[in-house]
Amino acid sequence: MALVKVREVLEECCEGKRVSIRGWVYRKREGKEMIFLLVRDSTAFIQCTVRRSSPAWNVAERLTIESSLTLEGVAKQDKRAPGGYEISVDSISIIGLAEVFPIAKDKSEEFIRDIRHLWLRSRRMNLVMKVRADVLDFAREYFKAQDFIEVSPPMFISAAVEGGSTLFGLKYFDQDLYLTQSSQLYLEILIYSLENVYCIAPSFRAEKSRTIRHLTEYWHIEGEWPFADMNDLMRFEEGLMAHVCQSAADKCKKEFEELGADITKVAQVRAPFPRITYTEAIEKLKTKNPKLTWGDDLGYEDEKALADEFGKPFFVYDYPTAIKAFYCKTYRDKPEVAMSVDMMVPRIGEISTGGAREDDKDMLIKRIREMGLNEKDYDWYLDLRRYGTVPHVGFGMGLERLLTWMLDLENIIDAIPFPRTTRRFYP
RNA sequence: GCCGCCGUAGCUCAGCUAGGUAGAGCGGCUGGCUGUUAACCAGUCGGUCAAAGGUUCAAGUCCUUUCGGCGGCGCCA
Repeated sequence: MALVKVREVLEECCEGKRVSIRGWVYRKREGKEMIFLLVRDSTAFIQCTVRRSSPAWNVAERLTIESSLTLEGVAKQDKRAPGGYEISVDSISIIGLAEVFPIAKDKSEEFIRDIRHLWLRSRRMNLVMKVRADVLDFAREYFKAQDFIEVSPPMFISAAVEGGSTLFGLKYFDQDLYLTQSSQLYLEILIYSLENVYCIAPSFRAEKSRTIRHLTEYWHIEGEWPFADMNDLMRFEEGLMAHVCQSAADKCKKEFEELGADITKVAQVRAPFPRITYTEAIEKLKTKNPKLTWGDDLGYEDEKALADEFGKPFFVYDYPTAIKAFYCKTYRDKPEVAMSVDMMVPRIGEISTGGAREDDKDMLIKRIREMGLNEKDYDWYLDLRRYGTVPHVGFGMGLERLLTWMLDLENIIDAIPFPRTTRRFYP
């Protein structure tokens, strides 16, 4: 007798055959002559029936919701069963008898979040996590196909990437260190050896943002490579996005369907993306937001207005230097404009930021001073410009923001199994 | 950092406007019924009304403070 996954039974692997499955009780309906069990494993749910005459009856009676078990029986098609297939059970062995499970049909957001460790068993979270794993695979596929090498940067860092305000500090033995906000500076080191590099790693931000698109710990897909310009960067990013979206539309159909996500939107993502400059964006937004003038950062409402107009991913590039980080390269003939680009998607806004990095040592020192930073903190970073400097570009994309958009999730916390927000860090 | 909303049974909520005996559904338990589909029917168990203080003859309800949670803005991916 074969030990099979529930999905295999539903896909007609074993019509009329005796099978064994392992899993957990999802629902139980008890009658005088028949007990209906809805059993789940990692792949799917299936209805299992136990008749009073079955030797498994006494064991089935004791079963509680979420008990783990192994059962044996004959798999068969049955129109009355949800899913179209069921198992007529003749043997059950309980592995772990569950106490009364706290999750019932009525559940609030707050309660679900309090018992995250149990809610992760839900079909919904099961599906999202599968798509997440696939999206990571698709992203790696694309990087590899473009001859990028995956590297492993540190999470403990001694100096800030961006301003210091959003860093999480921590005690490192007797010293003060931080958790990284981005692996960018470390990828910049590695391009001098490996050229095209990428990493997929957590980033930490101590922003007290209370929105459906912020996490304090999120997974960052970052790439960095030399001998490239802004056009190369945008072409790479839209290529990555198109590959991930089309692969998902092709290979995650069932998950999208069960999650009620709009797969058409994802299937339609194709390069090239619309590109507008920051200056053009300001022009476009003039009527909707008259207060907005050149030099202001685009607010979420501004980004949303643009995103609604495009209805699909697009780029905004060439931002004012003054609102960008010290490492952004500026145009030599227009120092007030920085070579920076954001990818935006509807509803979420920014899902990626990238740009050309300043490769001239003296310009970089000037920018560090202008931003009120201490150049001593960036000595190793300046070394990169001292020894064989090279024009280079890079970007960082928020994995959970990408998933939130792709799967139409109501809140970014569902794009990661153990979300960390300003108020949540349990379990 | 600024603004708004929420907190009553294990869970979802009503009760608060206009102060007067703590309520319902779900879940649990007991029984009934049923190829059931978030089953159904009857009975039953279940309460620090987030906490503290105040007003009052009387506070779940009105006032103050605190705690916890959610969301919006700003900032960001």
